Amino acid sequence: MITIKEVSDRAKVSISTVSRVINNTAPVKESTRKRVFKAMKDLGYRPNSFAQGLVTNRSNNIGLVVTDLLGVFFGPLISSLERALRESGYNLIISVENYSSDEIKETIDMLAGRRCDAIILFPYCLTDEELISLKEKSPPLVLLNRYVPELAGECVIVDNEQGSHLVVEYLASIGHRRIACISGPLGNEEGRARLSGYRRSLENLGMRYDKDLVVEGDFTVEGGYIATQRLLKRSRDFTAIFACNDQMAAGAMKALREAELSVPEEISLVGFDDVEYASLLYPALTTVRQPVNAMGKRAAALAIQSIQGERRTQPAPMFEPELVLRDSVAPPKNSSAS
Amino acid sequence: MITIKEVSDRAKVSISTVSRVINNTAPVKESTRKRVFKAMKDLGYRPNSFAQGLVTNRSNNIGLVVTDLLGVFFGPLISSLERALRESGYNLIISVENYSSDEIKETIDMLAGRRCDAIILFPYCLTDEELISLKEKSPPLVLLNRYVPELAGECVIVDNEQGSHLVVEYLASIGHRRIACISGPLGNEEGRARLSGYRRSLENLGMRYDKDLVVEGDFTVEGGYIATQRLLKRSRDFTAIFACNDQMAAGAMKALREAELSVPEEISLVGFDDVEYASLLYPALTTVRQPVNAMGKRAAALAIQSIQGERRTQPAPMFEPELVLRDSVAPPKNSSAS
DNA sequence: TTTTGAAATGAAAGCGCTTTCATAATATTT
DNA sequence: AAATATTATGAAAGCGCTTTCATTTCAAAA
Repeated sequence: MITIKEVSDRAKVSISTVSRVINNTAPVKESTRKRVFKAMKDLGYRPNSFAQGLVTNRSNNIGLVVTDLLGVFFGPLISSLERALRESGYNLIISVENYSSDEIKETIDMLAGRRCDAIILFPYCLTDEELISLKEKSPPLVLLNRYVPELAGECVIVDNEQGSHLVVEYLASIGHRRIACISGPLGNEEGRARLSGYRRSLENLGMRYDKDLVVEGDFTVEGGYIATQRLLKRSRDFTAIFACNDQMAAGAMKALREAELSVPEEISLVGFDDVEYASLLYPALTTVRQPVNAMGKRAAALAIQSIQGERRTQPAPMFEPELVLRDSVAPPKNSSAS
Repeated sequence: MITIKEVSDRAKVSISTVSRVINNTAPVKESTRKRVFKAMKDLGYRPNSFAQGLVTNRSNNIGLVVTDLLGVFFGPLISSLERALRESGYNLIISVENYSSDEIKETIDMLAGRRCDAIILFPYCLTDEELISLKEKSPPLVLLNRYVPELAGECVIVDNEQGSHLVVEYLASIGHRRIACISGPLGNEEGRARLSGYRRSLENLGMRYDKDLVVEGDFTVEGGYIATQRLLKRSRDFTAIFACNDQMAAGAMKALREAELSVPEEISLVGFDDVEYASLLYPALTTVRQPVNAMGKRAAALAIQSIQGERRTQPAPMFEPELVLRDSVAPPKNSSAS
């Protein structure tokens, strides 16, 4: 391995000077700078990041802790996150399959031991308190898809309530009055927000919130399937189902098909997330899209900012979701748009 | 940050001894070992990985270089890979969006600079020669989904030809005689292997290989859609389509629907990969499943082996794919099983 | 020309660890 | 009990870099 010493020898300067041209940390005469660059190139020199880290105490690594990679939503997010980080000279260390709060803590501890400069976290199953206390002993933390008031400046979230508004208002606008909802798990912030958006939107529009039309799901395909069956058993007087994520919508689609209810003619169906395959379902799923790219970039930016010690004064605004119209929604039968 | 010195002070031993108990690298009296452990725990000590790396020249990081995360196939693979690595004390540094061979090389160079102990690569667009020459100057390399004879010991692949055999034999067994194929890009090893499996299998069964029944696709949904339209324009006397991955199968499904050809009644359709949403398509897609978990584990094992300097004497066997029967295949009309 | 200050460079310390090498403590053999 | 082998420990070097501090070089001012 080529060391700075060999470069300095070849360029006939001291290692200090080489270091200075690498880091651009003090003025160096143009002619020597060139000699040094040439020597580095000739030798194929790469600074030893261990040595650098040892003295600077910075690794240029950022950790990412997620539950799983299966929710297809993660793929694009991680892509844009990693790209943004790389452009700023950071690397992404990823840890998957952190299902319990203990696992998450252990992983964070390990990443901290590896001297990650910051950690980006999908805090699926940690309480607010745990997160706040975590912040003490961990590198700077960025939270994805989770809002904690005390950590507002470090949260990257989409306006889930607003997403539900979009759905309900759209359905109402084309005449739906009885809109069922398969919510996410209510132990989960995202699940709660989407449900409460549904509820408030309904009330805004002067429609009654009927808890017989709501079933708690678990964000899985299977969960959506079962929830739909339960819904159908209870009553059939709804004309649309709002599933709080696309996976559950896919499950709902299957259940509806088995019940021989056609989508969208008899029942309209809307999802949430705009997962990769939303457009491949049949009928193609109308859903709510999150600005995943922008969110990845923001997460990267927040992480880098906090590494540089910038305290955020005000929380960043939430991202706005967007309704994507496809083929799974139609006006209800026996009704005209209002 | 707690250093080894503070631990050694608290435990009343030298730093050498602390180092020895950390790394278990020489016998230490049981009583002192306990004292040291206690001191470490009391202080919440974490060895500084920079310092360790500086002297051992090992980072315990393994790099992963992929093209994109969109092909849903990657999610589960990365999950199992990361888990296996973590269990052995390694971390995964991931780099996405390496579309060109230059980007890949640059990324590998960077990971090497970061002193990754090994690199796992989906070498989408590198030639065999490039890969071989890469091997010289890079950390140990493991190739995923790519077979290079000279690097046979470091390749983790599924038997793509065999996957195609499975498909063709199954279709033939229920009576199909005219089986169209939407191949992957032929510039790509995977694409070629799957096509050649199709061809050889046809010939084995005494069925003619008809190039009018073959269209080159590009592994995308859109590509599958277009390919199917071309196929339909050419002739309609085939009774089944074998799409060489699930994304193209999804595109084919759409094109068939638009052409008002029902799947599987009029045309049977088979994919390849068993992507997360294969079962969510309508009809649920019959496809070939790769043992993704096992492949992730093997990649991890190979990487670790090569870090430890074990030269593999014989190439690991290919993984066997498996046919997953769902609803997109039926016997052809006007024909009975042979 | 001499003086002065800024710019350019080098010497050396130190980051926190592992690892020889030397020494001290203990166990085993004679 | 003395001699020897074995085990347990410590001192110190060194990994490759950044960074302070001191020194040299050079250009501008006197």
